[in-house]
Amino acid sequence: MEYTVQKLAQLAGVSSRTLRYYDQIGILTPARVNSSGYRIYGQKEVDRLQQILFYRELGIALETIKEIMTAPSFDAEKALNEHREQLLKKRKQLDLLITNVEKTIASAEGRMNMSDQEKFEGFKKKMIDENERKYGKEIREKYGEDTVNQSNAKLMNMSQEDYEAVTKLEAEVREALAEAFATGDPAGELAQKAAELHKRWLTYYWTEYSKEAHAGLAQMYVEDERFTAYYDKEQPGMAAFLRDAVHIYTGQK
Amino acid sequence: MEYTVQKLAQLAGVSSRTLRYYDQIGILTPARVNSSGYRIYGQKEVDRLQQILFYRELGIALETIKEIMTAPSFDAEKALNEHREQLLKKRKQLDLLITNVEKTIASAEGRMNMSDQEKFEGFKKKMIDENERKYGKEIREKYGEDTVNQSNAKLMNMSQEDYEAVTKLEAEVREALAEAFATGDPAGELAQKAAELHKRWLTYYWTEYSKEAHAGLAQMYVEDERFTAYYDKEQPGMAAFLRDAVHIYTGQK
DNA sequence: TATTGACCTTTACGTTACGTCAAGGTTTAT
DNA sequence: ATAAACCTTGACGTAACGTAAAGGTCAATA
Repeated sequence: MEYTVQKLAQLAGVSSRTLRYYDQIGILTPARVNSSGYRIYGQKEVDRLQQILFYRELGIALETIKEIMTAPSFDAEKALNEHREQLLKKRKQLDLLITNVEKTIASAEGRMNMSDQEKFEGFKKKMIDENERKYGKEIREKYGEDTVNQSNAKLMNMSQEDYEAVTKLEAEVREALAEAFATGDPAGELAQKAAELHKRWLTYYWTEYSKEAHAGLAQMYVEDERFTAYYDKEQPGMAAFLRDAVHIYTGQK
Repeated sequence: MEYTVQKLAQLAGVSSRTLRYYDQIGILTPARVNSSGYRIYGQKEVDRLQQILFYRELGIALETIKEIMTAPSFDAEKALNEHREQLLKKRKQLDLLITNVEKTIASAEGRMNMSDQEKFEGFKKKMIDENERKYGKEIREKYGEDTVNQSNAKLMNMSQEDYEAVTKLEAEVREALAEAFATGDPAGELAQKAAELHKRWLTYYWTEYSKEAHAGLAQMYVEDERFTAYYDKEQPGMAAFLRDAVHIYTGQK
């Protein structure tokens, strides 16, 4: 079956302008152009457009889609399976939002209380996801190996006094964190105090402190299972809670 | 709890630029501005931002959101219930897309066949939904009452001959439609023939024919249950099928 | 106390993915 | 043959920010 711009647009539920734009940026060129300059699309283009729309639905920029699809390693079938997974993820996220709105209704009716944190559950998830994809590896490379090594180096040179102080601080962090965790609010006073203690503890290990690095490390606590295991030992979710508290404390994205 | 731009942005998962922009367009102004010009947000603003994000999630333009929320008739609780419904709709639509991708995988593996129509199931739905919200009423007003009245007037003046011809055409339309419906492809030859017959039948009733009006009427077949009942009598889904066929035939959105 | 670094401000230009004319050629139907 | 409904290529407009520049503010540190 062959389609003109408008027919294909109608079929796919997009505008003809969109198809012309896609031709312009070279992401979807017609099978051929007839003698009077009309764009004619064939079966291959129909399938390609479908693929493009799947990617678009997931919020991926057209430029990126183009790169993905023109890469020699592109595997259409594999892509479809990824689409499926991403769509399922998206549905989970939507479910979070629905839970959120239901909680908000209940809270408006006075049937329950909601922290400010909870009010944005489901919105945020998306951003964190993107951040993880974008920066996850980078953060690890930047703040992971390097600072861990530095930490060790510094630890070697610590005096007995320092060592005792740092051990005591560590206990205080854990204690404050457990107390804060019970409140459930990483923006609360207790959690912010825990974040501050965590910072003071950190400065014993780091040669220099920056909010950015602090936030990066907190993110790593959730991403790297060795850290997660350490913090979640007593209470599952503690690592994530600490990360949230630190991110608010540092005000860092 | 009071928040500076960055803190609120962090809380809600948006950028500080976004908050400044929202202030600029007057959709979310801070509770107050401190002595050095810093924006300070309070509880009311947190809740308002949450509402805005719900609307935004549903793809509504900020300008429209602003109009909705500043209208004197705005009822926050009612809005939340609508959000819930819209989000549930969105989930249904997502399920359609997931079904689509699964079908596509199956078809790529040769386990089943898919029509071009089916390949865009779930993408299109969104547009139709928007069209309905935007133009549904307008179409009904434009092509509904008016053309129905005109039709009646013309019918009154029909000759016996014309009447017989139109009755025969009506039977042909139904026959062609039933045949086409069995193929399941509204873009196919049979369906397009049915659409053409439908047009010829229409011209007996209408003083003037236009593709736009034809497409509008077809849309009404699905929206107005009196029409839907008539066409779906023999086969449920027939009205929608006819609409699709006519929309492709007329190439109209 | 001075400095530094992370905040905050406004101004302003850039970007993405199209929507929307405008001006003109082509195809189809009456 | 004339009109209606296609198609084409510009080209400018728009929404919702991102991003960079230039400069004040504030808390912590040397």
